[in-house]
Amino acid sequence: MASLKHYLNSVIGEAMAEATQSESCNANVITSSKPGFGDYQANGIMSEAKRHGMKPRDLAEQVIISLKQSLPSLIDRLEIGGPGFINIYLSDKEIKQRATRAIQEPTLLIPSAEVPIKVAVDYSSPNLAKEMHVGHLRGTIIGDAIVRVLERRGHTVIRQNHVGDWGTQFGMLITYMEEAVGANNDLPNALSDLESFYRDAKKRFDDDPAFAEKARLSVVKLQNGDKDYLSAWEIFIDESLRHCETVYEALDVTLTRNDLDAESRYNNDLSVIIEDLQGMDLLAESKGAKCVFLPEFSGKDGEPLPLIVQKSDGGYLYSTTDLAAIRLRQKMKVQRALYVVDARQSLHFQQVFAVARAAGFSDQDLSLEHISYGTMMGKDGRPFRTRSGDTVKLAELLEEAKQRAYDLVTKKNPTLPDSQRRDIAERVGIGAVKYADLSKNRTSDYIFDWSTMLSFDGNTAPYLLYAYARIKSILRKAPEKSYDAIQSLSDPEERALCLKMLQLGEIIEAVDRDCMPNQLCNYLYELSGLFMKFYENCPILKGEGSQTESRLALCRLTAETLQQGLELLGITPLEQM
RNA sequence: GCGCCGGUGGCUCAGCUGGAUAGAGCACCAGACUACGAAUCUGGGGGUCGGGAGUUCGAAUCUCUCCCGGCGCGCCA
Repeated sequence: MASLKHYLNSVIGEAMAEATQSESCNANVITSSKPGFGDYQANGIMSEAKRHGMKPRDLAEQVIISLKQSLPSLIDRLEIGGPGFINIYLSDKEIKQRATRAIQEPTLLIPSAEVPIKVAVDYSSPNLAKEMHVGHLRGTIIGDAIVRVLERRGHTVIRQNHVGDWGTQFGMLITYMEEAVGANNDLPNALSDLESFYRDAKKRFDDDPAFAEKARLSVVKLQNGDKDYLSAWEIFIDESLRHCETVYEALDVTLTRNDLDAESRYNNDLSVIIEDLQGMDLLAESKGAKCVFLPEFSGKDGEPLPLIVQKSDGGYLYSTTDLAAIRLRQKMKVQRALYVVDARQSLHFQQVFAVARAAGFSDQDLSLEHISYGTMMGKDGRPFRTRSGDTVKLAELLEEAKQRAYDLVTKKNPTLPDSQRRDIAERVGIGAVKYADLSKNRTSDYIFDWSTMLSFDGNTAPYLLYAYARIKSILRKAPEKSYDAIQSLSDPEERALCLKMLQLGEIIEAVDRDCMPNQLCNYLYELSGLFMKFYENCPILKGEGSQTESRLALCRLTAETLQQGLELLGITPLEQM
């Protein structure tokens, strides 16, 4: 079952093509801007009429006449509005049928992609030398939501957690680890606070030249594959990954060890990349470093801007690894490579993508997309930090979310058993943090504010979760029956709610295309609002026989739609709260 | 200097490929519970969509220009 919008676009587009005697026309169908303008409106008449030298209203009229000859059962009637809009009114009967089918087969709510493809999504990507902090929150959450949507659409998705596990700092850490652990041999404890471990190591490195020298040597040994150093490194990485996994689990993020695409994986490819660039005559030496200069990039004072791929000391860079990674995607026949990374790196990705193209590491069949996002700010509008100005650890932020939610739940529902309140608080707290982030347009910076995200009013996780819990409460009270048919849409609230649910699919199509999860959030918020209105205006359990059954079916479908939507965002709804 | 992102009611944000009187929530004012869960709902006031010019039948949306803010721009990742 194609989405309503998709279907209407093709039906009306074809009628327009016939009327204008052209190959194809864009009907440009959108959901109507006002209730008085029908359920959907076709905006394409005006521009296509102009293109074919017709009067818009004449074209609209012809299109309607031609459609009426075999009117699709979905459409009840068509009207011309304003300068030449076609307002589309859908048939109640068809809405009921489609909704009923969706209740019986919930997967129908979201149509699969017509052409499934192979997509690689790079997201989260923490640096394993340190602990995850708030800077990793957005990418991790947004990336995970995108991945869930793409998979649900039937694409083959390869998650890629491009963790930083290689480079000079690991020499320092391993050297320090040997020292620190040598004494008491209690590694997990020594690494329990990665942040202070890193700080202490850095201090040793800065203060003691002998230590620094040893650290530098260990990097070389590591890169040459020295067994002892390698196993020490593995132990450190393993421990650090465990930290990440704790956070992923708390966040309910789908990343696992199987999704690692670590920097170290490309260690042996880096020199090859340089050789290849050299072979293609793309490499230039500038101030001792090996660079690629492309004419479309210029820096300060209009000077050519290089992408440095090898430092003057022979070391490789992030850019080198990225090029190697792109080349691997190409070999894996990935068709879309998404990089869910902070917006500040947009120039970096522009350059890397351009060089990859120029060098033939990627061809036109591989779409390279930087899915950028803005910075998380505090209430003062400056980057989010602790009062003392430190970066906030992600684990601590999530603990605070749970605690705040717990206080709230306790206030609202003091009689619930404590264990249940804890459980609810965890879902609400984490859900609130995730939803606050996902519901904003990812491209702009956003202000992290506890009171807004934990509010029960407005476009927040608690509001959606409450709507879901409310429905579940009704369904628990209803006599046990299946309730799988929508029989009546006589009240406008019923109809509006029902139609809205049939539109989940077209929203998911858009998220697949644009990677903007906030569109799904907006949709779910509107859906919940429509449910609340329906709930206030239409008695469900108190109604009469068949009406009650139909309304309970509507409730079931609403719960199903909300659940599917929330789960795609990585939020699991609660039966009770 | 060049480039990227942003500037929408007091605050936080929507506004999908340009479309018909710019939408929410908070805050403010006024209402609705002996309850299908009020963690909700109903109504009200409040906006030169940063300024200007242009393209168009039609611009918050596209183009140009200026102003303001954030970020990036050679050996960090």
